[in-house]
Amino acid sequence: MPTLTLIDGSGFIFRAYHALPPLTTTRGQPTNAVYGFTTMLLKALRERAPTHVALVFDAARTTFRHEIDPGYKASRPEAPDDLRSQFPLVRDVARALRVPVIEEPHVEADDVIGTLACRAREQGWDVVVVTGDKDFAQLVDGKVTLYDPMAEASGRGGWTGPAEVEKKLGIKPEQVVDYMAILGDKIDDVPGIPGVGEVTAAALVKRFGTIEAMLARPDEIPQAVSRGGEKLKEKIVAAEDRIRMNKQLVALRCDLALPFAPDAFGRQPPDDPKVRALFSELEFSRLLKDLPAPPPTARAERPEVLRDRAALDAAVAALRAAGRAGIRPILGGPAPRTDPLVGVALGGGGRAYYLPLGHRYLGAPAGLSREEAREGLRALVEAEDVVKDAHDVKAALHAFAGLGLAWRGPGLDTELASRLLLPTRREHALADVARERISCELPRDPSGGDAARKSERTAVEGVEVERVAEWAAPCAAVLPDLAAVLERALEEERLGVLYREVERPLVAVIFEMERAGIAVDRGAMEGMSAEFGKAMEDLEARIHAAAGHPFNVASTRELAQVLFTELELPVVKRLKTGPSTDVDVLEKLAEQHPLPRLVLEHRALAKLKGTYVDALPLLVDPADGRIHTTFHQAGAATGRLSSTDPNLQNIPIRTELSRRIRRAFVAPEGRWLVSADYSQIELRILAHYSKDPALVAAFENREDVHTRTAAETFGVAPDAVTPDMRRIAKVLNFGIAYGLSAFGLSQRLDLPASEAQGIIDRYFTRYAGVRRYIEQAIEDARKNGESRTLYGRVRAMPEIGSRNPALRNAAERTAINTPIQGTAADIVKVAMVRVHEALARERLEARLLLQVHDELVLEVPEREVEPVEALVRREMVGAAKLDVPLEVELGHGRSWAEAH
DNA sequence: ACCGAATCGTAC
DNA sequence: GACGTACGATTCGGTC
Repeated sequence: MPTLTLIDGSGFIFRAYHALPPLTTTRGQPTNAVYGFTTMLLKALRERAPTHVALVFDAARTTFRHEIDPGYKASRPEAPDDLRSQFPLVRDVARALRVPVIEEPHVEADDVIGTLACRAREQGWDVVVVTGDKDFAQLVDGKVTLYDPMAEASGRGGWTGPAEVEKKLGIKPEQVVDYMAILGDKIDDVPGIPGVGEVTAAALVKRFGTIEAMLARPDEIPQAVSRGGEKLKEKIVAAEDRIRMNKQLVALRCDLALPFAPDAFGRQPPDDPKVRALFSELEFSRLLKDLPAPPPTARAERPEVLRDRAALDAAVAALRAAGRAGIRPILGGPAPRTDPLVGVALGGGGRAYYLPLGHRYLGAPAGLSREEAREGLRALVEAEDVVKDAHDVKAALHAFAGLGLAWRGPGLDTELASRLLLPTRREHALADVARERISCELPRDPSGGDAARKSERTAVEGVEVERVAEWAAPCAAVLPDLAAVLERALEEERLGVLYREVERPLVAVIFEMERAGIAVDRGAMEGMSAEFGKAMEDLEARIHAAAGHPFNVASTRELAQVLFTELELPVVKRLKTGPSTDVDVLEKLAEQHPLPRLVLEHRALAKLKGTYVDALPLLVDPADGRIHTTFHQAGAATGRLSSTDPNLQNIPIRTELSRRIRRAFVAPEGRWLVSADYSQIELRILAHYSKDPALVAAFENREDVHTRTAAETFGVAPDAVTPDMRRIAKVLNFGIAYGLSAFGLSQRLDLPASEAQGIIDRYFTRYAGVRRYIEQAIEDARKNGESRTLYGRVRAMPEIGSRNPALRNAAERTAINTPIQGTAADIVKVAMVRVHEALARERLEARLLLQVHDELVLEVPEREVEPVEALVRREMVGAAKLDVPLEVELGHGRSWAEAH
């Protein structure tokens, strides 16, 4: 006969939370409740090895019991934040252990358990109810027993059968409901009768059997007890209605119409890799130790070194036959686009190969020529019919492009997948991902150090070829297994569509952009460098004169010494290590002394010279005179790209001086730069999410959104909006989506805090939909422990339930911003893929060069400027269908500055 | 010489 | 503590 274990999940979460001292991970996530819950769950699953199991959570806010008695559970406080933040983690644990979870709306978990227990019992099953709540004693009989792992752990007996009920309560299980109707239940706000305790209640139930019998023959009440019987009779008669009501409240329902039966809950083995990953994330080191040992990995016994064409062809044939291969290019340095491909690791299906490629390994005999390697690898790398997995497909595209091969075909980018799953984590080295997802310990990098952890791309020249093979080949060999696990994880996290439809197609687009690079006018840069340097020298001399002595203007400490100690200017803002000298501070001090203004000018020049003018020419590729940035496709936690070496997403634009730098980004002869940027994309997304009528109307009517906001906020007609009002509205519009506070607004606008508060209040009165969006975004994040974008991109929000107000507030602002910024990132990514595809489809030579969050920059042959602008507008506008239209501003010019 | 924290400043 | 997401330069104090 099957056995069914029913677990009172909510009950255990609360008990664990209150029973255990505060516990947190090193990152500050509270874990005491989820830890206690997990130990309980593991114990319960071990105890009887049930054939069926279900974990039942309370999902209902109000139930029929509240209709009977509004006071029912009325005094139960809301769960504190540091408990609530653990709810999603508990679900993660259940998911990883593959324990079915039931959360039925409108009914209490207790009744779900009652109903399932009764049904299973009717079918002749044995049932164990895992709970610490004595209410469930009413279910106990020969088939149904209660089990409390926490009681057992503390030495008290954990099992409750009919005999234990009688022993503990002095009554039979079938009398428990009537007993509790008289006794009441403090925890659930079911009132008892004053002066009536366990002994009296048990005596009454023993004599009468039921409350109905007792209330029918009240005169017999005094005979049931030894003393004070008349008083008791009066009290009971007076409380008759209450007692009858109590019986309805405490009786568990066994007759719910549930959309499932006990046999829906067949036990499944835990998802061990997932459990391991989750426990290590939660830092459950003790529980980790008790987990079954990880299965032997797919590590091939001895990697085969491919030393000739025949061996390579045989390996490729074997992998083609296996249908799925892992490929790991081994590079001579950290830059996939330019550093030479020095070897290729291949593997899958228990095989592992290493192909050394024409470089100097220690003692290596001459291997294949690059041409032989290219021709041999073509049947794998360019094959559309072989699934090929790689950790960082874009790097593989660069690496094989350098060899003359175009990577094609299906397969998972395990790094990209891992980043989508854990977008706030910065490092996703293959060794770490493999360890977490498939418990596979990859060999260490042959260079000896932990370079593999850091970049996984390390110089292997001078190392014996066998040692490189021993390290590299297993990395390729695990990829298909890792990919399969990650594909499942993507589906489970509902990220499959985002990955397949947006992120994976984008890899090739970004690869092309990086390969294309952008032309820069080096002469202009060098000219600026000299000019700015001269101006800085000049300013420096004047600053030293104003200070009365020379000092390092670039050193904030020395500057602070001059400003606040020597010149005795007032300290405006303090930092951890001393007074601040940032731009706001210096602006204020400039009112009192000439020196701060000079420092501001010096800093502006130093910034431009140091960060851009001098740095950019160093990154020009001598091969083509162009700068090739690296885009990180999942560089930001919100899904935005980031750009490094150099960062081309923060090239200055605001001041006249800084625009000169954009003028040095140019198109070669016969070509133009086209810039296309989404107009107000984040505000449009806010309009879409919030459905706020005023915000939606502003975009539908193509109004100036800042003017409209000013008119609404200050209660004037749009044509009565002053420049000052519009300026404030602009700050509001930009700040709202970031969780702007009155303090922030007052700082930004240099207004009294009370005035800023008034403005914010008026804004939210006029834009009530926006306020609702903000509240909803926070509430959703709290409930789910995560935020999602319109396309389902997810970001965990562990600190949203923190007790630390600073952490919690910061998390709430993130919860407001992430869906907006992230949805904008999604849309721009879709647009990039569409533009790229449309250009190819229409056989245009124009190519994408840059993405700057809401802007795309293309290089376009002169004759294509018009059609490309039309194409880009069409594809960007059509990238998403929101409740408000998307608009795109276009421009072209010989330089990036002109294109704007 | 190298590393990391702190501060500052650029973009969207 | 106060407006989200990045990257990077410089200084400065620590280590080797």
